[in-house]
Amino acid sequence: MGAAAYARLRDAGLRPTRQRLELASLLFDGHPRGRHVTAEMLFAEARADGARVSLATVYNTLNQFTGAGLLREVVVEPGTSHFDTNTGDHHHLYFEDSGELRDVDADRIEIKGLPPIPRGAEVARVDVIVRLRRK
Amino acid sequence: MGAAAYARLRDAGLRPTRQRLELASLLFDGHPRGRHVTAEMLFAEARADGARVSLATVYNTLNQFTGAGLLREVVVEPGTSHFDTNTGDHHHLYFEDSGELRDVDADRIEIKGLPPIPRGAEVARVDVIVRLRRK
DNA sequence: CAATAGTTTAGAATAACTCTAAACTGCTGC
DNA sequence: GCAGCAGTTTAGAGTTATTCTAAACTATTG
Ligand SMILES: [Mn+2]
Ligand SMILES: [Mn+2]
Ligand SMILES: [Zn+2]
Ligand SMILES: [Zn+2]
Repeated sequence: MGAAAYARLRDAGLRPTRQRLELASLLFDGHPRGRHVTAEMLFAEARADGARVSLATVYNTLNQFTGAGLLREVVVEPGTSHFDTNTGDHHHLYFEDSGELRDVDADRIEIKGLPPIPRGAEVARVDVIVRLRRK
Repeated sequence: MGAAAYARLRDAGLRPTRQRLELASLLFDGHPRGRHVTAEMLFAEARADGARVSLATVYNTLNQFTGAGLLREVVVEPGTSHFDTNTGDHHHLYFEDSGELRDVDADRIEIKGLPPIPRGAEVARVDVIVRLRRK
């Protein structure tokens, strides 16, 4: 069950501890389409799953995974970070009412007319967020 | 000096108090190109200007101005909201190192390939954020 | 299996706000 | 002009998301 998680941590150079394995498993196993979670969401899920993990470790782990390129952080609202298991180039639909994030593949999208990048700077990433509300 | 600020508050249906006039003045007067401020930034600026305002009022005022359409809120990093005096349709360049936000006019930009809007939802706004780092 | 570097964790600390309730002030009407 | 009141301000307490601390634990290596 945790074989994929184990390999993932190894490849990322992260020591495969019980907590990291559990969290990686929850995040990645059986979720081919990618997930978007907050620290609290993942913490609740881990607890519900019977895992013994602290909230501090969930935060630490999410940040470490992000640093290692296993996750990416998406900021759509003040006050809470969302972590995204889809690290490929993509954008988001954000449902303001429910807080749901849905992926939009980047190569279906074309952005024209972006200004020239200032000298000495480079593009780290381009985020497109389509904010939706109930009609 | 505060005539423009006075009219602006009046038109927005906000009672022109000393604090609101001062903050509106700092935000809008002599800044035709628009500004991006955090609550702490505006608070410091007001204090430096000799204004007697509390931080709570700065927050209240920024939220009220936003509600009234005089400002808009931009979220680029977890933990802090930026308020934007440019309420027109536009996007942003975000310098990750310095935290600076720079406007990108929306009608210079064209976004193609956005997915269909789900039934029952409507687009509240589309945010494009080009994140830049030092090369 | 010992040694140790890396990890986890409870609880304290911080940062960015928001709330409360009391004091104050911009309008309105007289 | 001023009373009266709704709307506003504010100090300080409270909240929430997140990070820090430093002590206890564990994966890895020899
Ligand atoms: Mn972070
Ligand atoms: Mn707000
Ligand atoms: Zn995503
Ligand atoms: Zn702007």
